[in-house]
Amino acid sequence: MTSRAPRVRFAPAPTGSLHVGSARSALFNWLYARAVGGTMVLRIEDTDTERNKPELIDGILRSLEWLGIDWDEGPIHQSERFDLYRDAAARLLAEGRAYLVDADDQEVVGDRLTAGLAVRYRVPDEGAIEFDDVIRGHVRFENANVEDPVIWRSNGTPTFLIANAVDDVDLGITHVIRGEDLLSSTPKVIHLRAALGHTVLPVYAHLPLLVNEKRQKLSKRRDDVALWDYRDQGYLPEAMANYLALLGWGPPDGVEVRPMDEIIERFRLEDITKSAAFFDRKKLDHVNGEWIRGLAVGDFVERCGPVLAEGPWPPGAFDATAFAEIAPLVQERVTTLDDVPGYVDWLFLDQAPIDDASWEKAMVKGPDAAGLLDDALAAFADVAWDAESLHACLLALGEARGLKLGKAQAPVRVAVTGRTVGPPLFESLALLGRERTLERVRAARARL
RNA sequence: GGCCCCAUCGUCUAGAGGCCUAGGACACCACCCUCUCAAGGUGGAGACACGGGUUCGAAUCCCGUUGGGGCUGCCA
Repeated sequence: MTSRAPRVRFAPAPTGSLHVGSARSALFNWLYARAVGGTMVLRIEDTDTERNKPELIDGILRSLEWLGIDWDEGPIHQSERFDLYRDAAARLLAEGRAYLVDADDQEVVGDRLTAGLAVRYRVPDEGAIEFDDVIRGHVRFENANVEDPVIWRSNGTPTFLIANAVDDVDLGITHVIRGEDLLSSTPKVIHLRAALGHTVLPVYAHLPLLVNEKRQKLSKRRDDVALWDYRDQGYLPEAMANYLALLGWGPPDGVEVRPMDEIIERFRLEDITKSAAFFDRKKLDHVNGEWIRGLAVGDFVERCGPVLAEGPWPPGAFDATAFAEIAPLVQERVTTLDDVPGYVDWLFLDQAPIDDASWEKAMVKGPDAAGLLDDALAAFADVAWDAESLHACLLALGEARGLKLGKAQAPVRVAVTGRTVGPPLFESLALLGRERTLERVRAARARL
């Protein structure tokens, strides 16, 4: 083992909240580092002082933590390292490898950084840059096709290109794992590294892009890209990370939904796919549902805390004990945490909510709603109040009218819970209690 | 337009010349289970973009075409 210990870096720019595509890049860097015992460096690319929003950095860090991604070094802020980039840019300029340009992009004579003037690195006319990308294979850019990159802005700040070239070397980065959208900037950075005296290249791995249904790169403008939004919509961090890992990579044994440590064990950079991957909400839902069902009940209850805290019931109406009892039945039915309140709201509301479509279906179009409710009212008055007895009771009421239980339970379900869909009815009634149940059945009967 | 990247079911992918009458997963359809809805079970439909090569043999290698995407900013 004479090779360098791998060092990777995730380098977000603080211009917005963490983007799912960026989160995926971070995840792949992290997976690689953890898989090979390497070092994960977090670097904040805040070279553009005009667009950079420092207040967003904390959110980005917390997003990574939420996903379960940690880092060994950093965050290193490029905004605190301008001296390094300034020295590099000044040196290239002094050596004649870069030149000054004015606001109209016209070359200006001079060999030192000058206020109000930007600096472009002069890419040679001849030759080409070639490198082997772990994912793409051999890539070659003719110098004639590479434009002279701006490395220093006229406002006295560096661009990411020079910062990249300097920092990747300075931080000893051995593997550059990032989105394919950065592929065409790679030859520029390689030129800069070489001009600064560093000819040994890091291993490059350009990840396939995440795209929308029209197969365009996921964009802040038109797509749901904020990682935070997924958290707010009730996706579990484990499910999100698990799903993200599946975009551009797949475990050799085909088992897709699994703990991250198992993914780390199987992750190999060279197994990453080349083509863009569609961010499929449907599959995310499936993965999330699997993760939710796999939670220990107590854990599930705990994670429901936030959505339950703002449920559609009066403040103080929430009953943690009652919820804990019905939680197992809810857990196996929801796909996101956000679905939970809709399954239990009737338990905490004073009266049954009324879902018009459900009412129409069970009370208007369904058979014998009035008769069934009357029968239930009478029978519920003194039936033993437990799920089993209630089940037998309603089954008998239905049979008396020639109805199967499926039909017979519908009016009661809607009367009590407001909807045709919900947790198992008899357990629900048992939990609600005789008085509240009778009250709701009476109210529904009166409303018919 | 120029440069670069990509191309297996609708989607995510397996496949690294014969194991492929192309496998799995999501979604979809049917059936089973069933107090609703889910979950679960069983089955089904569904793809190697096209054209040339190379080879005894190609989804797999090469070339071209077509299609899609990225970049083309004193953003990253």
